[in-house]
Amino acid sequence: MAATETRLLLLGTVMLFEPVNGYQLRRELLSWQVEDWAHVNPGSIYSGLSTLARQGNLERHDLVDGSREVAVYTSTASGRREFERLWRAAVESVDLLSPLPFHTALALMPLMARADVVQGLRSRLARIDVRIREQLAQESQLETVPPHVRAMADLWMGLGSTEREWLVDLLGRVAAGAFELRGEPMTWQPPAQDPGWQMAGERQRYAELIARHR
Amino acid sequence: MAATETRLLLLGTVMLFEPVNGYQLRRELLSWQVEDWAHVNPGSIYSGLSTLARQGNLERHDLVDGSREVAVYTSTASGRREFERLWRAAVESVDLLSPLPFHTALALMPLMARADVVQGLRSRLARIDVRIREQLAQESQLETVPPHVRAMADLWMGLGSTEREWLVDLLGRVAAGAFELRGEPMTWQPPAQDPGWQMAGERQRYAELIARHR
DNA sequence: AGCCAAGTGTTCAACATTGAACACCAAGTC
DNA sequence: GACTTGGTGTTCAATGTTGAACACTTGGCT
Repeated sequence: MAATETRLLLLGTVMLFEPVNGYQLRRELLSWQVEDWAHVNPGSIYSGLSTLARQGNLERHDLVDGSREVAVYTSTASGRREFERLWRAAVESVDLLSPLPFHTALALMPLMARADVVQGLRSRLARIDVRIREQLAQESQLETVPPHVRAMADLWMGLGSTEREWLVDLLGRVAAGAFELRGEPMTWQPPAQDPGWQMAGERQRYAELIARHR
Repeated sequence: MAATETRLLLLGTVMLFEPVNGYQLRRELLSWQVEDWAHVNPGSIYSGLSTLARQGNLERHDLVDGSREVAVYTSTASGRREFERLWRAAVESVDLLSPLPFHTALALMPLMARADVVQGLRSRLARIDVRIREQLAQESQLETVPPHVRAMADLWMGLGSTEREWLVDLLGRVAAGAFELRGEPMTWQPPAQDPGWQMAGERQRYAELIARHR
């Protein structure tokens, strides 16, 4: 959680599925194959959720569901503001060797409004251009560096340009209305075997228990 | 240190400069601009060094240099074996979203013999090809996934091909004898303002103190 | 000589991460 | 009805990370 990407991911995933418990989140994240890239193991989900709750970004409800106690989380108004802040920061973070925050933000793009996404991506593009220019400027003093470091710089340049090209295309499509973002009608539906789909019943029950408890 | 890249980096940097103290390492890593990519802050250098010493991969010498106590580290035989293991693992780790281990291994390439570097890079290439094939195979079932996730997959594909192309080139050059690797005559010299150069005197003194103490 | 600023070298308490292990339930199976 | 198997939901002690702060030295300035 030192890195903000776990905060962002948990906060966003709770917003997608709330009210939701830790195990449901874990199942959903596994099904996205997020375990592959973000490094979420059971422990960090639970400790991350409780940290976010302590900070007032999530609210924890200790419900009794049948004979069983469950810790169910919902987002708070300040948590949703925090999500926007984190999302913006992540989408603008240009670091070739830590691409996780950016990819996490991309995965959670549908939680942001179109104008914010366009603005965030534009800002990222500007930063990438700065990076590329800096890199080109340093090209001249490459004799001061061992040859294998120069090979690394070449790779960075290549990866940078690849991302830039892709980003220009994405930006164009988002600006032209592609994808379904926050506040827009949702037509895309997950396949039936998606656990996020299957847990709809439990989440409904949680919502009722929370409402009754107020 | 959960991630192995800090272990690899510290072990390798000690091998480059031993005998060396924590502050000298920090200075050197800063001058490489390693702070930018690996996330080494003062604390993790010292705790990493002491962990490596506890495990028998480094030896710690508490020297008295002038009026001052200094903790100076040297590598052990088992530490050098551990370095080779970690290096191989890092160079073969294909994970688009955690490229740090690979780039750390690249930076430390001169500590490995040419045959090992060639073998490691070949093995990486094979793994990248597997990844790319898997990705292409999943292309068919892309309707089961929200559209923005497909855009992410496109980026991954692009980054993967960019790295592959670069890797083929690098492999060719290493196989053809480019770069100066372990056990080969060193002709390249760091510029005079490099701290690694400047600390030569202190390291000489440390070496004598250690020798006397045996 | 006294004082400040910058450099050197390290520690440590607060905090986060890890993943194995726990406790429980439901649904078989013999 | 005892007994395993697999899923659900969570905790916790061990370990690692963080970066501010400490303690000391050196060199310059008045």
